[in-house]
Amino acid sequence: MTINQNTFTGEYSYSLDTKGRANIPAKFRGVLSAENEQSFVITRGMDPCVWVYPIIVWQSIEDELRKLSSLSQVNRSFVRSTVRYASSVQYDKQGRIAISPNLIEYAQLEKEVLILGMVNKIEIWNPKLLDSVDKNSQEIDSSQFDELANQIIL
Amino acid sequence: MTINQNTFTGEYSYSLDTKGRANIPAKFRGVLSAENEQSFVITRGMDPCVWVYPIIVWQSIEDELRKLSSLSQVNRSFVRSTVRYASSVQYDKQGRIAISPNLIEYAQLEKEVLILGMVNKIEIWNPKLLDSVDKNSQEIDSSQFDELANQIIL
DNA sequence: GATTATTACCCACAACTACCCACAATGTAT
DNA sequence: ATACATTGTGGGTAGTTGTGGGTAATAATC
Repeated sequence: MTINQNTFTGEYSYSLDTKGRANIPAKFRGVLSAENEQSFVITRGMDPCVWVYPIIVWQSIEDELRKLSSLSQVNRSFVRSTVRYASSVQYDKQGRIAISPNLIEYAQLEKEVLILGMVNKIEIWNPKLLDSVDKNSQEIDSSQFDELANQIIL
Repeated sequence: MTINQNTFTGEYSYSLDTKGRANIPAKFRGVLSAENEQSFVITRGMDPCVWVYPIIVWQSIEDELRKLSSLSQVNRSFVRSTVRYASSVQYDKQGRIAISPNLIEYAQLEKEVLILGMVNKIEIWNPKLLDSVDKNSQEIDSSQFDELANQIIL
């Protein structure tokens, strides 16, 4: 199947084991291009969740960051906050990645986690948090939300 | 080629087997262009039904989503809701696709299902639900049709 | 340097999925 | 009317996937 590479969709209800490992859904591993060498960059999400990027995709983000001028205070702290918690991981023979205690705490992950495809990246959530956060942001900006839907959904 | 490719019309009353598989009508498979490689993307519809897109069509939606910056909260929430329940499936040698329990529950599908051509996508319905939802649309008043008239010519 | 903690690598297994074969019903051609 | 191909439906099997845990290598601490 020649689906878009490095593109993730769908929701998976998986579990975090006692060692803090989470499985990457087989479908996600399948579309990860070979040049990534089974590796991702994981970091804090802007929402209370963990973001998981294919390294290739992450590198292009780094390139963008490089272009931002360090003259601006906002730019400096933005660069700092995006890069600060990022580290690369390779999944093991069973297809799992280890999530650092730091990130587990930030996303308040417990045994049951929700893994979401987000097109160019993957999100790992505590299901309870996702419910409240997502419902909230849809309601606050419902007009912008509808506008996007009109433009994009076929 | 006599008919537009990737264009679906007509209605079919098929059945969901015990494994949650539904047949894609032969006519639909016939007009699915080769580049799709017998694959669709299935997801939640806006109505309580399942939407089935040819992969090619879905990819154009993905491409639009990819352009949205994750710095904006509405964007994140929109991408999440659009992609969350979407997954790609290839039909088997008998022409069937597997529908996930998640989607079956959402569309309240039972053994007997209605498969509808919807021009650029396919809908799968519980016949009972379609009746009640469509009854409401019969009551669309003429002003709403006037608005539509600006967008489409029949 | 010895001991403990942490990480990476490997094996095991149950549950699930994809793949294949079979068959009846329907449609088509001879 | 008969033979043949196609289509929709059911089910069995082998391989894959998610999950738990064990062991060796590495790092950290005293």
